Amino acid sequence: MQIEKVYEPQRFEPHWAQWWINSNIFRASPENPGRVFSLVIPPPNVTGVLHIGHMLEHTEIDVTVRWHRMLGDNTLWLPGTDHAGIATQMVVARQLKEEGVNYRDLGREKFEERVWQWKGQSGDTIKRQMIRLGASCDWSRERFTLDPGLSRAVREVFVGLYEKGLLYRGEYMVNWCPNCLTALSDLEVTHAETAGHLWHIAYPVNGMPGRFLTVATTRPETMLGDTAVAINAKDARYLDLHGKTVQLPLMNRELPIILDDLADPTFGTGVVKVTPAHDLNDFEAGKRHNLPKIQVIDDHGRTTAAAGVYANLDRFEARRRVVAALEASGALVKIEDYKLNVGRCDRCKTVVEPLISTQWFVKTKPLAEKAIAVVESGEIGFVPANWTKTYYEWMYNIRDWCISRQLWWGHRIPAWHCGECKEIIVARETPTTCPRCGSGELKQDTDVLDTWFSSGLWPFSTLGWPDQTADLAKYYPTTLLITGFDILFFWVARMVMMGCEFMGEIPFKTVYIHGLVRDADRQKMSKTKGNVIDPLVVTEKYGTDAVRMALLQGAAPGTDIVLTEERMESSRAFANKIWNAARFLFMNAGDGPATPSEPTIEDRWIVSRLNAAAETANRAIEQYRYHEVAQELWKFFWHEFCDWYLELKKVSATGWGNAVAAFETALRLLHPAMPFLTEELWQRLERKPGDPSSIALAAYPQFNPALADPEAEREIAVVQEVVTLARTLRTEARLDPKQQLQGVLYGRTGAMAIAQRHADAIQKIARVTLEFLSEEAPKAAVMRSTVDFDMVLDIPQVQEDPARKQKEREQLEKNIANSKRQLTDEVFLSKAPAKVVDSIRAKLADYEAQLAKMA
RNA sequence: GGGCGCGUAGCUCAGUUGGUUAGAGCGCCUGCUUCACACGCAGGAGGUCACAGGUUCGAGUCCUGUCGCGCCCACCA
Repeated sequence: MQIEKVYEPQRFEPHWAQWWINSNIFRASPENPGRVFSLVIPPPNVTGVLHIGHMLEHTEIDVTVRWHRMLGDNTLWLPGTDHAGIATQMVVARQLKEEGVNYRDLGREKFEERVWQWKGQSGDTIKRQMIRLGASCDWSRERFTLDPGLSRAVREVFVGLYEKGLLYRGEYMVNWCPNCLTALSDLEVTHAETAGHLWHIAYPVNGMPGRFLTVATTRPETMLGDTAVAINAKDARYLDLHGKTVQLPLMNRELPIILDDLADPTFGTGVVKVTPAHDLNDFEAGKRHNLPKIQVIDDHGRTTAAAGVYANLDRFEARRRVVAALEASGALVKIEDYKLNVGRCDRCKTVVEPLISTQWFVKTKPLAEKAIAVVESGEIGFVPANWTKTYYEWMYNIRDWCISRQLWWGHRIPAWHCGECKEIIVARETPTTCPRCGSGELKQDTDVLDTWFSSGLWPFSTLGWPDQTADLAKYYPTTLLITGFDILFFWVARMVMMGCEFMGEIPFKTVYIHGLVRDADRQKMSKTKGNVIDPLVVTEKYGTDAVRMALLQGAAPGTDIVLTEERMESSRAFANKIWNAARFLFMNAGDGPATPSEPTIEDRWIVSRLNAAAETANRAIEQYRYHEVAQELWKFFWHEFCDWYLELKKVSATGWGNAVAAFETALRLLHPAMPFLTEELWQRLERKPGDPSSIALAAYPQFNPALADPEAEREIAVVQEVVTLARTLRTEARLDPKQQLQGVLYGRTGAMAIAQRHADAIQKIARVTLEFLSEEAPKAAVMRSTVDFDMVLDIPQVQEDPARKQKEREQLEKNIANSKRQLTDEVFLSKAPAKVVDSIRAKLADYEAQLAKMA
């Protein structure tokens, strides 16, 4: 059979990618036999293309999924995408802006049309990319969070929560993005320590000339909306002022002095200005003391009419003016440098403004209780386990979830407002009349839901819920979730809460949390840094299998993945190695099915090694130890199959059918990690009748105790030592001809002992060495012949090197002394396991034998 | 303020319940191309496992502390 000399993945990867899809071999069916293995994809945002982090995630998923499929499990990997409300809306709004169109002018309907258009393209790109990267999903079950079916699930859950009293609408302080013009959940705000100031402002106490209360604030502009100042009831410094009032500088408003724990006597001046409309703590304090709320900053981040002469300014400009005015009036007592945490919008990085507004909230405590219980009971497990703690940490301190967004792209909130009686109707179906007053003047709430509300339902909404479908019955709960830690709270936690509440059952049994892909300098990849690795680019350059392998090698649980060009290059070399092993076999085996013959010792050995590799690979995949999978496959294929088995086969030059059979097994072992290459080569093999059409459906090699062959393992271990010795002899002899040869022969007494049991081999060593020393044989021939057992010569007599021999003897004596000391140590003997003691005994015997031989 | 993690060869990292001689890839040095593969073969150098204590017959692995680095959560103005 002909096979090209160079491995060119680009020539066959696209073909198999498409073939797998066309032949429907990843199509799942609830009717299929086998244990269930189901997994839903963390739906990528439709905002753009897949990055290398997705490829890592999809590679880990794909390895696991393909493995399960090959085990004969009823396997489903359900793909899909997320509408990603705010992110997508921003992308499309930006596009429109480039066209000179303000999206608000376009109107809601037109804008939505535009986003759907974008979604169509982007979603296709993502699907194409995934197919090209070999993801073995069932595309017939592809879902999108805004699909009609999923939207029905969203309504059902929204109404369900409402009916259970777990949903409420109200006027509260929320995080507001003045740029995105929407409320945000706590999770969508990122806090960062920022250099700022603490301004000390003196508020004169009314009726006590000369007496001031000095407040300290990081946001002086909010003073325009102050409605009180607070002191602590335990703070003796100011207690006499309780009941008095102060005069608010600049605004000339009289403010009460209240007693509240809001004021920490140890911080700043111990006096706090209270601005209930612009600070969460102050908002709470305002409720406790019934303070008026004066909004001085609007939803665009500009000062309102209530700010008096400071009205209609950007909030930061307002700050400058207020500070200047305070300074001019002498009210500004002190400015301290101060580090404070500033919250910014996750999406646009604008400083978030706490604002009072009417929003919808999910009451999370009752949901969290269940979500905690299922992890505590072990129904859901995290891998690595330490994420459990992070999960608890968040769940225990959970706060109500603001789910309404003032956006256009998303699930419209299923609530209607009656124009007559102001009744709010929450319903599954669009109502026609108000149930309270009978009016037909109903308008649907204009807000949409937080995108994570719908993705929280993903594990069951994608399977057909609220209908009781066969898929739902078969594949829920899903078996495994593989995702990143960055969405543990956003998504994983919400799925657990929603699944437990609406399915009455966990959404998945295991959550595997993978790391972050970093560049060669361990840096996070980001567009602004320009260090992103584009999966399509590197895939084209090195081959998909090679990139997958490179990712897997770094994917140790709990660690980040460093991906470098070097790693991908060496993985490509590995793929090429496999390719050429195939080429070698095909050249020798000829066409036709691999007919087995009486196994030689190396045949027995490789079967035994394959068996051991299968044991390790299966266990490693089962435990999500992807780096170990990669390492084992690498070690087995390169350093056992190629370096020893094929080399030995060259010597014996028979039984090629056995070699091809072993290779076929090796391909199956490699397939989950390197699907394209293995499919290509497997298809080129002449297979047994009855084999499936694709290697993806073939059986994954399993450990079989009957295949372990200790005798062959021992035998080949000896051969390996002997050959290694022969190689050493050649090398060292070259460096310093006769002397080195002596040194090696006497220095490696252990290897010599083994070699004596293989006289043929050692004689061959001698022959090769002598040939070299006499320079009778061509150099190349000497170097190339590694295990040429058919030549028999006498073992040469060589002279000893006294100095070296002495050194060796001393080392041996030291080793013997150490071993003896341990073996007479009663504590050691009583506590150390037998295998440790035995290995020391064996070693001692070996040392002593060597010493005796030297004498 | 709370939580999690990391510090092992020149570089990037493995090292699952403690077990005797700590590994891989890349890089480096030496030698080798008709005969599967230079995307290759063989050999080699290179580590007081951050530091200090402790537990143990035995510690890279467990405990305590120190130093350095990273990440997450948090309504101290």
